[in-house]
Amino acid sequence: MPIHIYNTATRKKEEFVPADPARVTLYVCGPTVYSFPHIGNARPAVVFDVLYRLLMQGYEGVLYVRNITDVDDKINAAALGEKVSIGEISGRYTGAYHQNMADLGVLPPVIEPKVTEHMEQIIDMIARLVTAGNAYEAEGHVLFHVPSYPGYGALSGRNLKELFAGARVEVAPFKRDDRDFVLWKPSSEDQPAWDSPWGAGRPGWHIECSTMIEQHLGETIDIHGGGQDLVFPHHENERAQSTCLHGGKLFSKYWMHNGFINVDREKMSKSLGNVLLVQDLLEQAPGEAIRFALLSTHYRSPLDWTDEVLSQSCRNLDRLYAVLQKLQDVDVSLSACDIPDTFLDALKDDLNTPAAITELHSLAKQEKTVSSQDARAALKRQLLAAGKILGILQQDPVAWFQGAADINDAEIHKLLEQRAGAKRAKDYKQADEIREKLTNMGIQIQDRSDGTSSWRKV
RNA sequence: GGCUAGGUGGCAGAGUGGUGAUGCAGCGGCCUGCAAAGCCGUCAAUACCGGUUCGAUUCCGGUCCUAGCCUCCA
Repeated sequence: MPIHIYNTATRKKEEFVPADPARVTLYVCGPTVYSFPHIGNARPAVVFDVLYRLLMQGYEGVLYVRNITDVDDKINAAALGEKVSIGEISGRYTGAYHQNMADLGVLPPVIEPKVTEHMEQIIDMIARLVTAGNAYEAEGHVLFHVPSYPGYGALSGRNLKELFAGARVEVAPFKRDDRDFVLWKPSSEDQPAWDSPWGAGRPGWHIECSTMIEQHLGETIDIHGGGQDLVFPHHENERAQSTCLHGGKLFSKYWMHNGFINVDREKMSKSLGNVLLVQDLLEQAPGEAIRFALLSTHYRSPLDWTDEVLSQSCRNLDRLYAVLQKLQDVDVSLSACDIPDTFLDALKDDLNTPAAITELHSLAKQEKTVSSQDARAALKRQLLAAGKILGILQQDPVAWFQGAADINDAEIHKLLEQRAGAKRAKDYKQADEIREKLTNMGIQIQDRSDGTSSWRKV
């Protein structure tokens, strides 16, 4: 079964056919590094990470580029506020992003370009747009002239008239058209600046992505991804710039956009004070559970984040890891053909991760009925191979339940032994006291029928 | 106001023109010294109103509701 993906540009599910199967190109808009990553930053990273893993399953070469926007007025504001350089701000939050994404099991992209490393090419691209007649200089700014591109609005489903009528913002007087947007803007003394033919300044937001895509992936790419809010104006503008420069050549074959995350039914925003940082959620639950929660809803649907969603994800993973623990006696080595077709088909259907998770549960259920060692090994291979595509279930089940390198290990075992002794002596009062004590330590005892016990953290 | 997406059991969440998955929670049972875990069983939903159809949750129209974008927010 071929991969089908929903293309924002056509509003339809389409069969995915890459331009070159040996070199599939995927570009996803990465973070602007001006603060710690929140759960909304994590969603596209995780969603497109699964897409990346799925593509690697079917194609030899997948060139995945996710940028870091390290030039932005929000970074400038943060730097001014702290009286440090913009490099210090962007460096700090790039590091936090890398750390958090690793905690969520997100693979690094093949290339992670930064705006500051592409200033020369950005300036060159703007100059080419001016030469081509699609952009003009005005009072130290360079602006893209929207009416110069008749296809403008096609991606986001807006026509030029509507945009004109809908203009509610005060328009800079030097704009030839209300909809024209900035490619380059002049910097004041306290703002970072690069030399350009139009004076010292800095690039606008949209041109950065166009430049990095051209530089690293070429004129036409297979898939362009990002959050739903980026459709307009960011991606519309990228598309206008790149298409104009490349003689009308298709910019991206497919556009994919993930939905937003709400927090307790409300939009997550700084003004509401309900922004959930990834680092704070990691205090609440393992990264794998956060990842699972992000994948438990289809990527295009809005996701309402609550404590309940997170704890249900933990319990789902508990269940799956419990099955893997039962299969611990069989050794397996994985190969791609171990991924069950039903599971793969779910993902190939526009990344239907909830349906894929259902297949995982269905596999887990089979553990109760298979008996031969061969069948158990096959089942374990299927579970692990499928889990790997979703980026879950890859750790040792014991590590999942008990946490890594527990310093209290010796004490726990001592208490367990004392309790076992008390049970043998039928001193249930003492046995229950010890169990109570362990419970208070966050340890849950699981008795086996043979009189021994295991434990897990709760 | 314009554009877009969506409204499925207590919660989460797929799918489908022909008796509505899956997980969590609940309930009953087995197991247990008692629990927990596990196992077996079980309750429970397609916003509303029309239309097309032998048949609609699914397709079409309307109503109501929700979310997003139109403001350099993932």
